[in-house]
Amino acid sequence: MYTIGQISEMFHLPISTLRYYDKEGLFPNLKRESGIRKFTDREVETLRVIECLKQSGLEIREIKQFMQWCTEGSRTYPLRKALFEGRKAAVEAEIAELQKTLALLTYKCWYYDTAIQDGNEDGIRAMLPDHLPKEIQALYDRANER
Amino acid sequence: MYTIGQISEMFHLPISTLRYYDKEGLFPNLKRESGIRKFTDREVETLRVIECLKQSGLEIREIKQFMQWCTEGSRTYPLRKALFEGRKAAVEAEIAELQKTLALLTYKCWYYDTAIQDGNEDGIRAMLPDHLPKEIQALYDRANER
DNA sequence: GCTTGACCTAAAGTCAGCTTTATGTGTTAT
DNA sequence: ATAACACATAAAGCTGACTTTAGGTCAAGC
Repeated sequence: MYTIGQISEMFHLPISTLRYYDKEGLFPNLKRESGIRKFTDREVETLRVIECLKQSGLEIREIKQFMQWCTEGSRTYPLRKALFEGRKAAVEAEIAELQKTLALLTYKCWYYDTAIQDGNEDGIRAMLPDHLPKEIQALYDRANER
Repeated sequence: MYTIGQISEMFHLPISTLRYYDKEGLFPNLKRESGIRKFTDREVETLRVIECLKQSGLEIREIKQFMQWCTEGSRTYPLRKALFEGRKAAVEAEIAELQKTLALLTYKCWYYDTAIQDGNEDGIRAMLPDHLPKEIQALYDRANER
């Protein structure tokens, strides 16, 4: 069993955030002893899932909904599974987006590297939009894909 | 040359957002003809960079700062390069985080798949925390890494 | 016995990033 | 000429996710 302070350190989350999560109903099983929250390994696990779902782009009220389902037994298994499938697809899409972002960032790093060496952007501009060095061209095209 | 409406369609961004970006100084070269904004290919390119930097986690005011640097000639090349290097590192870190999130999501998909088949979570609980099927164990461990 | 520190609540405040509202201008179609 | 459109502004409003504030309880150490 853990106090809110211990959980705060464990997850590097402010105490106020944990209380806010509790207020929002994200810990449906959280018990108290004379008013004081008692976190168990179950809440530690819950918090891991909260962080995961948050990172996946889910809103607090949707996470609450999921936690609610978890208290409703086996008939909500399909709902819960569908939620995770959906989040999985969303995160895969997000990663794909970020790879494209990364291509443009990498291109821009080369761009300014070159500009610093040349003292200006003229040489690069002369190569745009499709006579860049092979590797760089690939990044540039990938970033401007749609 | 494009009107704000054309740019809005091109980027699937509301007109209000484009006006907001302009108000925030994100288009330092944007010209007007009798009050009406005239977007050129330069602004199209700027908008691509805005979207990229936004996806990388940069705030509007930092993007504005970057756009300011772009108007200040070659002496800001090093600043601009450092910005992109930093954003590149941030996006790489973000992708790594999302891969971990993805591992937990994939694990949870298996979890509910199994729970649906079994009609309960007992079988899975008996395997936790380190007697899961090999592939699944790898996902689980990866997700709970720190 | 009194201060310190960790816990508690309810309610108000903050912040970024838009979005909406209210109002107005200028060109094009009927 | 009048309605419909696409543009414009300034200012207020919205949303989600916290965070801060103001006030209180309770156990432990000096």
